[in-house]
Amino acid sequence: MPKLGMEPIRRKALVTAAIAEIGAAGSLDVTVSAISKRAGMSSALAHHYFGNKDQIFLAAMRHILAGFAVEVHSRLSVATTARDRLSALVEASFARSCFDPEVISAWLNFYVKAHSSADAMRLLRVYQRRLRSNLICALRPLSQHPEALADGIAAMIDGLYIRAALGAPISQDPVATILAFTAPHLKDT
Amino acid sequence: MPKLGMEPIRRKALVTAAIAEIGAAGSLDVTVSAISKRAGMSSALAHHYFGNKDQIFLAAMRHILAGFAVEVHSRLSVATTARDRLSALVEASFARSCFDPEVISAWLNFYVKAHSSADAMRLLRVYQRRLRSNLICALRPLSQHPEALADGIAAMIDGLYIRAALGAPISQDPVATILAFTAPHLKDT
DNA sequence: ATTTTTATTGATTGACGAGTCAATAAAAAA
DNA sequence: TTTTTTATTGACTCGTCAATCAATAAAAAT
Repeated sequence: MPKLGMEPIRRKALVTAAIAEIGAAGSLDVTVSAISKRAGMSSALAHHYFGNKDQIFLAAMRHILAGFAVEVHSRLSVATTARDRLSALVEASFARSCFDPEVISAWLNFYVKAHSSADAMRLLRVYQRRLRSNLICALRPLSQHPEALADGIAAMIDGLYIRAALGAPISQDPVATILAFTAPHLKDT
Repeated sequence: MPKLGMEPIRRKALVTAAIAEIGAAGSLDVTVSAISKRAGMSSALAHHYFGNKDQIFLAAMRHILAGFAVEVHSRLSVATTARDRLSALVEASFARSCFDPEVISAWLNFYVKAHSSADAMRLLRVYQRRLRSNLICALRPLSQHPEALADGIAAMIDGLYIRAALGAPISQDPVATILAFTAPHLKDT
């Protein structure tokens, strides 16, 4: 009873199932069968559409990265001042869709995966470069050394992500933490 | 030709081999055979001394944590002012022995492992609590809100570790980055 | 109407790897 | 000197899992 045009539906189902499964397991040690089962199909079909497990992971990673990009753009588009743009970037990183426990866990695992997968590394570099250049751009009117500031902020974002991933008790809103740390370094104009 | 008293020697060899192997693979996806081979013994012997793979990982993690503790204490013992103690804590995190690529990679992988292993999580919490309380202690004379500052600094340490783990081009000395970020928040006495 | 294309799965293969075990050997204790 | 304890390994078992494949079925194209 095959309906046509299933490919995009199946792909999306597999991607979200993969993220959920990775989140539940807390690692990439997840079987294609488990992912497929959660997505409501046989593992053979998952292989049919994705070829192999790594491609599923990569697609999941792309999905998360794309979700982040959406959060960034939607906030950036309504920001007027440089300070607004900075806030927008930090807030996007901790937006609900990015800061969901499942997503955080998957994100962290992809970070590690990048160590042993050139494809994953490439994807990550794209994200890193984009975030960095966005930060520098927002910081340029606010600082003499936008690069150094941007690197520190990016590190804090990643660091707070890790803590969240570990379920560490978050003392405060991470956004507030980062902005408070950054504030004294900005020109007061 | 068994010489007696091999146990501690074998254990240490396995632990360092495990860290090396994890560093080389960039993941915990490492076989006991590979670890044992690198350590110069059969996999059966590794099982004999450690019981199972997880215990090897845990021991490796403990080894890294202990190495970090040594760096901390050696620096803390010669620090006189509060500012010195703060620098000591940050510098210890990036000491040669802690900032070795192999160690960074292993460290990051243990971080992820903690997600799915209660034992690993316990170890990590010990480290986190210790670092946090050390930081707060050093910051108390320097700030009204030592907790918030400590959390930010801890996050930056982790974040810069991640970037190092990914081999991201490090623009500056991470220690300098953190201290520069922190400086404006400290009492100027 | 038959052929092709798309969707789908159960069953199978093949590899790999953790953990066990029996066997061997040498030191130490009895 | 016999026995026990410690060290050590090669061979084996058992499970798991990624990936393949043959088979089935329905839509679309011819």
